[in-house]
Amino acid sequence: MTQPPTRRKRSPSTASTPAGTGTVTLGMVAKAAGVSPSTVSRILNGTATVSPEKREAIDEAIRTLGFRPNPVARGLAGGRTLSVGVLTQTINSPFYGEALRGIEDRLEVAGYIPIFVSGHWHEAEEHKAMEALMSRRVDGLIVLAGRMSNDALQAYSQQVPMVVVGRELHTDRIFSIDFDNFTGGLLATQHLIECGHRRIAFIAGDPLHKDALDREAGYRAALERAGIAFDSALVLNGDFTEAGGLMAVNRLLESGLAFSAIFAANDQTAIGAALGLYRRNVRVPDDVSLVGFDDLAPAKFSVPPLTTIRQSVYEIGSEAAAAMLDMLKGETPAAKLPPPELVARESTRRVAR
Amino acid sequence: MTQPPTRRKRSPSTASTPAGTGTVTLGMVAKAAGVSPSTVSRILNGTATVSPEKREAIDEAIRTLGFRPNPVARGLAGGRTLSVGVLTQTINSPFYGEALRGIEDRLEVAGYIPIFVSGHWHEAEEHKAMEALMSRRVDGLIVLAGRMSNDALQAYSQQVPMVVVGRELHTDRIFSIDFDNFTGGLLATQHLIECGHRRIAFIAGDPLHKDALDREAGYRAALERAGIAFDSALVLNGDFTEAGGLMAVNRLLESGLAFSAIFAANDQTAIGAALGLYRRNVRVPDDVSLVGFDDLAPAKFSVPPLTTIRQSVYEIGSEAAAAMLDMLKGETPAAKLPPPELVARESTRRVAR
DNA sequence: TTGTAGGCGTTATCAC
DNA sequence: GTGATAACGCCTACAA
Repeated sequence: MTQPPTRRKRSPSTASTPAGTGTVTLGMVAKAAGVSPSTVSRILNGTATVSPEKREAIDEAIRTLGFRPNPVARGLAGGRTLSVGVLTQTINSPFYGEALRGIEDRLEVAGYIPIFVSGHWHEAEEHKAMEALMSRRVDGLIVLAGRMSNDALQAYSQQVPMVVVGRELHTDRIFSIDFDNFTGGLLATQHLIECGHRRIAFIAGDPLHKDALDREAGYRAALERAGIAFDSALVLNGDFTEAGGLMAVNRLLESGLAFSAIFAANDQTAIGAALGLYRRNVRVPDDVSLVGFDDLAPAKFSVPPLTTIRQSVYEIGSEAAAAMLDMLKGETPAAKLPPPELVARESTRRVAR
Repeated sequence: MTQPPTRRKRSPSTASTPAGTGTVTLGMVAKAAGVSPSTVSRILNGTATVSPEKREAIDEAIRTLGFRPNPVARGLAGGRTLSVGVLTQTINSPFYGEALRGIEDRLEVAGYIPIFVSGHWHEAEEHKAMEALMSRRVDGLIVLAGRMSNDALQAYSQQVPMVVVGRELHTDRIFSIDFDNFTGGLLATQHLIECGHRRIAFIAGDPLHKDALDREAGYRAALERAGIAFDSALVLNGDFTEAGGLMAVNRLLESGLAFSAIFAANDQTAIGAALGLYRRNVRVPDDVSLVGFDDLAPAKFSVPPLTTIRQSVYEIGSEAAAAMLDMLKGETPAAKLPPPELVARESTRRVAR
């Protein structure tokens, strides 16, 4: 059924025989255009100026032969592979998946290809993944959060340009993309306060994750500005997962504490919390208002649709990729993310004071 | 802030100078072990048997030098890149994302790396993506559904081994992984019938997708076996998305037709349908029972948790990868998927007849 | 069993 | 501006 994997056999003849298989090489283009391979390479990379006539002839040859440069050979010869490594945590995470799409789209138009590897929030795995990327000679690295130490990241950044997302790490070799999680947390909480809520619980995210901390800071700031006393008993541990949200809400309910609203550190947590409330016959939003964070796809179709903070995860990805492309060109990157924004849906409701 | 992307400079000296940068080459290993480069290559690839002493010396040299073969050079020289291309549709799809994880995990242990590209259900994009993969010299191709014609796929399969998922396409160069969607559709519908439902609506999936058709066939077969007349008015168009499910349910409700249960062609559709029902104050499962298909992560945490058909999407991915590895070894692949299984949660309920 | 000598397709260096 | 020529790091006939 199958055949051995060899597919291109070594031909003993000279390199640039146009008669060969389907592979069109740069050398063949050169021969067809009547120039040297170097000249072809030059126009391909814009390394030097070439005379209009030759340029014309080469363009034509490329077109008629259907030549496509071989990235593998390029990688060997020039040290550039036109690929950038992306260290993500779970390839199928609703959050990071969205960012990956942004990265992919943005890199593609520049002719770069992303190589995704997963760390699964596990330091050893992240190292393995990074090694795989480095041995693949990626031209750059985009790191989405993770557990690896800053020192380790900086070490890698000595070898290739690096963009990091969701971590506190700025150096002259590392460009950092930051979303304004603090303001997001502030907006979410303020929305609940404006709705008349005063007893607002918060289900935190992964405490090792900077985003989670910033969101919590926003929550506390909003309470303070409204003159509402902070009650640490209303802050529950979470881990950015649905299961974590569900368990947190169970603990909250069992505590017997009064509360009329919950701000969850991300949508997944909120969705888990919604299920927990449903199970105990607490209605959303009639009995308890609920706010999430991220505005991922599921938020729009949850029952009820979730009020949340929109942060354009897709754009975070595409901006990270854009920054990487800038660095690759030797330019100083500059990312501009849209500010966080409240999306009011049906999981929150105004209450009488 | 940034530096130009060049990082490995061409040294005018001979290739194998151990004094150079951090890059350890095969040649350096050879020199250190006192053998020729070919011998090192041989033990690396198991191409031939070498004397135990040399083997020992080489292993040692590899270890002390920390040598890691360069996949790029390997790709150029040997035609193998130790990478397999994966044509998916959307990198962040909850369904395919799960499969990607299976692929990634399975390939990793074999030293292969997946390169994911997205086609977005768009034939032209799929072709572009395929070209990108081919120019990258991937050793194999895993295709997850898509719009590209079978002929086009077969053409690619002439160049590299191929595994396809979710399509009707078997040739001697293509290995096809199939999940038993028919039985899944049957089980879902039979569950509703056993609960006492007789007016069961079906929200179909993408009609261009084989899985969708098989599931519908299962639905019809179950009705027939139970002696329930098929009513085409109870079959709604859908497209495997939440929005599609929502719109379908709206049409169903507006039609005024009697029904007490809905079988949706996938979980996403079911979740959209659940929202549509909620919006019109139709309660699940009290007024209408609802069944999905796939048992993706969101199903477990929807409100109410969704009764669905479990198909292990992760395993579909890992089996596809395993099959690819078999083909790469020149062996005949054999995939064994677990059978579909009903997962009864809280969105279905028994009714009085 | 082991070494030698190309060659993979492209880029970079250095003369012209 | 343009063309030889030598790498890049590895693999694989071929010879020994």
